Amino acid sequence: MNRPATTHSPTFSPLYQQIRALITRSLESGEWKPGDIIPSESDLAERFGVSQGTVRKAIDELAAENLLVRRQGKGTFVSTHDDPRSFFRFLRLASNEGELLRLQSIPLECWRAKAGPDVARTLALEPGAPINIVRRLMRFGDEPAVYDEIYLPGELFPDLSLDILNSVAVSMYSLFESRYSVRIIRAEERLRAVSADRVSAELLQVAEGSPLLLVERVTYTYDNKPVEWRRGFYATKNFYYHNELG
Amino acid sequence: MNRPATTHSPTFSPLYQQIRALITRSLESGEWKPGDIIPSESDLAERFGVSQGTVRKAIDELAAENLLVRRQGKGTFVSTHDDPRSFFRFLRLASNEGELLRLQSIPLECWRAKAGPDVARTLALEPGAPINIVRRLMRFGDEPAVYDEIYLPGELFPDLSLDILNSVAVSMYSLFESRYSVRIIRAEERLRAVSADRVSAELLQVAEGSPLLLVERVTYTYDNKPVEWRRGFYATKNFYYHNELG
DNA sequence: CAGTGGTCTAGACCACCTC
DNA sequence: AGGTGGTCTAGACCACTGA
Repeated sequence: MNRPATTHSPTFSPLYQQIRALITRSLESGEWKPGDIIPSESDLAERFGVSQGTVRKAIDELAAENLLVRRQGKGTFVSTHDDPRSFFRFLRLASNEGELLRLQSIPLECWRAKAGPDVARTLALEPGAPINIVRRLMRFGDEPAVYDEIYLPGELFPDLSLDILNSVAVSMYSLFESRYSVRIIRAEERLRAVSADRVSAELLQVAEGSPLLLVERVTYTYDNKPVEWRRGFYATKNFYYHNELG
Repeated sequence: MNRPATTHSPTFSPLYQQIRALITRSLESGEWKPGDIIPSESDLAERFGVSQGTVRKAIDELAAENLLVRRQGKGTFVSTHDDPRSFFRFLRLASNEGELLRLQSIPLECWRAKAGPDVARTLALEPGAPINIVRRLMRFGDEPAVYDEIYLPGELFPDLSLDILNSVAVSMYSLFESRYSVRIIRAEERLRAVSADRVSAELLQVAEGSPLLLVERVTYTYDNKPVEWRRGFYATKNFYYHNELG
């Protein structure tokens, strides 16, 4: 292990950050897959030639970013979107009464297209590159709640189809990670209020022109690479978008 | 310093959590005020009779929650809402073009009232308890962006008035902390899309009935005590509400 | 220069889990 | 009993700041 440059170096980076980068690389390369246990802290310390405390600090940061999950007495695991706990991290929807909600994803359409200028820019693709477009409805306890239009790079999801989407019990992101080895890390959202057009009004069973919450999301994998652009129309009569400010 | 109960104790709490609680108490009691520097890690270690590393871990957590701010070479400081960096933590608004925005808060009205059932429940007050109601407009670069209706416990803000609100250069929360010793720690928001009523339409210069983003916020101080209920109507034609999912 | 936070180590011990 | 993460310590040294 290279020691950090030690005196007046303009590129000083602490040891634990270097370890952190090495662990991230192993995650990225698939050496450890979602759900897997990774080597113990002392094993990693030996492997990298540093003390256990230094490895610990690197893992601390990766756990804070939800890339890893620690479980005392058991070990440290690569986090996965199969875990229902990690599911509501990316769906900040709750019902007015705070009830537990039975959630249902209903894929409507899935087809192949070429990236227009907007999609190309957002997903960092060449204009005209192949993309997948998915239309989907989400119901919460038999009530339509969200209508999504989803744009995905064709290269990353070569054989995506309605059948495959229908086979998914849990979230789309767990499909991405298990079938396509695309690990969703983080997302940025832009929220606006808009008027329902004819299509979304019909799907969400509201009057045309009634207010909808538009959630535009860009989702990223490692290295801040965008892998999804999503426009979600939320019917917020009986639901709301929940956020915490700290 | 009491050592943590050590064997099979159901109430086990690590030392650094106890230290953290002690530091929090000193913040709460006003021993160290917003903007103040707190004693150095080694001073605190001596004062509490623990090692410097244990104090460090306690401060780590408080810094992660934005209660404290570390500055290498200088010391550790109590965070304050005067700091413009901490300002956009509680205003997740950005413009479509991503420009820097000149921001202006225009208080419209401020009066004293009695808590109705909704306000009383939200702010954990007795129904009929005195409250302050504030109406306010926010402009971003000469364009109206947000109309706020704000409900505050009368007991905490006894002499709040339009004059006092107008004297504030920065955020209301820095007024709360400097004049009323009420420190805003965190907030929960519920977002919905609604139709503009006559009042908000006029203030925000949009057509009556056009979609607005309604942001309902409950703000908390220490011990999860609610101190503010706010309904913000956001005109999202040229702005959006920004959120990061991690 | 002295003082602060930041990094790194080595070692001891504890809490939790599984076998 | 043995392995894992979690806590705590004591000490050394580094990076950054301001006088």
